[in-house]
Amino acid sequence: MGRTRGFDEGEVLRVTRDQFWSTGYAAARVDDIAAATGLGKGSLYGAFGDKHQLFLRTFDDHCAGLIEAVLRALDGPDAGAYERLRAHVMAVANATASDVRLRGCLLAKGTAELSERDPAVAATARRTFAAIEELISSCIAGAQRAGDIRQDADPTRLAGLLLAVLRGIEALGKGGSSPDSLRAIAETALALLPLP
Amino acid sequence: MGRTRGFDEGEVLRVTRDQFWSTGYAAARVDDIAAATGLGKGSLYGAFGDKHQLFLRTFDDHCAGLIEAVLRALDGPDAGAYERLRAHVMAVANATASDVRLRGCLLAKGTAELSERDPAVAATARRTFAAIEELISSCIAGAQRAGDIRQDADPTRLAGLLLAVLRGIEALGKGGSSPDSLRAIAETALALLPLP
DNA sequence: CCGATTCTGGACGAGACAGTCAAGAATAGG
DNA sequence: CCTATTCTTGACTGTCTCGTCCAGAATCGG
Repeated sequence: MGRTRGFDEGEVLRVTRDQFWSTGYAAARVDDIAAATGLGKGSLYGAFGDKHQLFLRTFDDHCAGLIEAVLRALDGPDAGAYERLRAHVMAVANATASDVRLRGCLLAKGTAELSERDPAVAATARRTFAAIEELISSCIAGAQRAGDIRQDADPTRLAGLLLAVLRGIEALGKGGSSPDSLRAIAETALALLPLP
Repeated sequence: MGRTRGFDEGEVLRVTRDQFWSTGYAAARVDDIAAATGLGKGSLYGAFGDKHQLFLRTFDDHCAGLIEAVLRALDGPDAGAYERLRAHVMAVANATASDVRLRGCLLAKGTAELSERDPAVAATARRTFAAIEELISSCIAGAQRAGDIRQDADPTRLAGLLLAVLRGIEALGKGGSSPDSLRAIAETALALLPLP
């Protein structure tokens, strides 16, 4: 019943996300998004609604992907938990350091630009931060069970701190801090974790 | 020789900064800035150049003010250095937590929105981060001389970590994290500093 | 007091942008 | 094959916004 979609929704959303990612929300032009996706504006508006809804959609998808990525990095048996945590923290530092374009993370960029004015963005950001913190916390608890982190430390508090450090590395990276100093921050944070 | 300025440049820049601060660069309208400052657009353009130059001017001034504020908070004799550091970190957490409007810090907001595209913004951000890190480092060194922090710790690395934590608190605050959790992060970071 | 100079205010123009719409293309069901 | 329905395209519209411009006001040196 009717003509079928001529585009892949996921692919369009990925391209759209890259547009918002590189220019921010306000500076992104719907015409550019249409050109980048190869769609006419009518198709975009028909499928996703207006610019704001389109952004929310890409933002939500991106945040969900972030959470999944952290899950893949940190989930697993207690035995390797400490090492996975360590590897993940260093990976974030290295990724931020090698992001030559200073593009940073869409979560940080979108939150900085819109969370004050847009409750939906703030809510998604909050949920995402909470989910990542929870994953870190679980990983720390696993490391504690494996005897790699001191038992009497509070995993929730440590996770909160590590999340803040990760977000801070991200923020400093956008300011152009040197790769070495970003790595040093990650290493210092890990070195301060209370070992048994 | 000629008519004298009818406005105070500093006051106009403060009002202008608040406009950029609450909406971001791209979404701020020159007409709104003119209305908020009470100036005609001719005066604005005559005195400061275009929107971009105006932003750069407010951004630079704001960053200089930030550095001064940190200096006032941390500078002093070795004796109270540790306590000043502690107080400053908690003050940032509390300020972020009580920023109900989620407006966050203009340095973070401006950097997130523009540093990728605008080398001048990136350079100012980089200088500002470096200056604050240096102030923290000096304060830590003072605390070490006073015997409040272990001598064998590297003040530069600790300063980098603390700066990242502060920026991270700022980022999480914009995501709507609870005041308590922000304070907990600050406390946890301070608790992990290597005491003698 | 006068003329040169600088500041002021707001109307104006050019361009950019979000969102709409209508005409045509493709498809599923009958 | 036919028709109802959905999708696609891109030209179009109305609005918004940056930056300019100019006529007039204020000021200073002479």
